[in-house]
Amino acid sequence: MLDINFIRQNPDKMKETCRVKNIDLNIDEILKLDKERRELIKKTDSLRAEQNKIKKGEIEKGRKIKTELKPLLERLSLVEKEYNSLMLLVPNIVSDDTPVGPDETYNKEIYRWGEPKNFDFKIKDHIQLGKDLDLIDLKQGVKTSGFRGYYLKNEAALLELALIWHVVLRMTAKGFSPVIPPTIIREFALIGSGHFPFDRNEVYQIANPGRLADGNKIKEPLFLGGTSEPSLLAYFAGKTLTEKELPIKIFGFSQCYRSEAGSYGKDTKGLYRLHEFMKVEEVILCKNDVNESNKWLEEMREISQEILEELELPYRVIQISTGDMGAGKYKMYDIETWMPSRNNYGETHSDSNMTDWQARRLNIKYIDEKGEKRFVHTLNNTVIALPRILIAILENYQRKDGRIDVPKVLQKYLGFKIIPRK
RNA sequence: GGAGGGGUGCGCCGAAUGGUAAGGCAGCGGAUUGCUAAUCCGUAGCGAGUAAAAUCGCUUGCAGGUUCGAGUCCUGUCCCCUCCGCCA
Repeated sequence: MLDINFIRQNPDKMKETCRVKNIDLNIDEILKLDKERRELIKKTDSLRAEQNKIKKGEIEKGRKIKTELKPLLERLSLVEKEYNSLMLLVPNIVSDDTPVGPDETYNKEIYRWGEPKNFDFKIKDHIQLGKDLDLIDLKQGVKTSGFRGYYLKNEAALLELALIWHVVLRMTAKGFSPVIPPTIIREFALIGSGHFPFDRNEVYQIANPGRLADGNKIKEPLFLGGTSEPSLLAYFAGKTLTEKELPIKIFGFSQCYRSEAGSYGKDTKGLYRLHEFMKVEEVILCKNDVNESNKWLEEMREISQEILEELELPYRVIQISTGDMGAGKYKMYDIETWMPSRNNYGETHSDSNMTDWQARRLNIKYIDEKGEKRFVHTLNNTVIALPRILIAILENYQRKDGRIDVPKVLQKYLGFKIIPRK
């Protein structure tokens, strides 16, 4: 969400933003509705003012005002409904240094670390390794859970837990507060984060709506979060913080659920694209100052890079182009980690500055030093996404003898250095 | 899951025969006095409006209905509490 005043004052900039972000939205229609809305408010407010002056017993006078007021209020409610739903689609503006282009081919690689290993034997992918070493059971996973179901077993399960515990300790040491947030969430949290209305199909809805005697469904639907971000942000919804409390640095650990409705036939094998997985996600709330939020964007990116470097996994950093970033994003990086079986880098991290776009939706404010209320800036970044990072570890650390080395930094949690342990 | 009670100005408490949301506490701002503080004044949010004000409107968990007028009456819904049942 953006300030309507900003849209009014910068219609051309907004149209251009929609264009470069591939968003089909009629800005003129919003401005038209805004104008009608304000005219109706003026009329209804003055009628209501008259209505409020009515004394006891002046029934006829009241009825006359009501006759005039009712159609205006009905029209206003219609206009506001339409206006509000369009306002939810208004994208955030983008940073000046964001590459402009319609799709991911315009993304820009800005950094690369580590050399993909040259194997002097025929490598296996994580699916084969998982089968051979009894680490991953996809067959039974599908039987139990359906398409994209999986079991992680033995050392793979331990490795996943070790990775989580490792990054939890790292993040805590860096001053982020750990949170285990709810994953069953209400609609407002997903509207607030910006996942709705854009990606509604990708989110699982749960809690069957109840039925009245007449058969109408009425109960409030609930959803399974695809990341802990909406849940972490919603913690602050409707709150007014003080500048002293900022920045707020937290990280959440949760199971994440994705319907992958738009991905049929894509990445159908292995652990790359799943309906449920565990992820550690960091969120920062800071002052309404783009220099400051951009600084945090870089800092979060560096934390992710540091963790990959500790794990000795080659990666590259991509700056995402306008056409490939979500509506709410101001600036965005992805990190891709080397996955030998793909003979390529695969996306493992996503780092975004949302400026005040989410804060407006969720009404998260703070009182600045001058005593004025302002919306915070929000940011989110992947600390580690499981089991995608497991793919990278299993494949990059595989040995000629079919076993797998454990990254040095994780050995202390596991108590063994090679999979299978013996 | 069953029975009952409740939700009042972004914090806590709390009043209002269907007649236009008192009051107190906390916090914040200011004044004054100075001994771990007291006293006094101001201060809800959102929207329309304005150069800024003034001013007007809306908001009693949320959505709708009845009415000239709803915190109050009606319907639905969300949440909290008590008891019973079930339960990791």
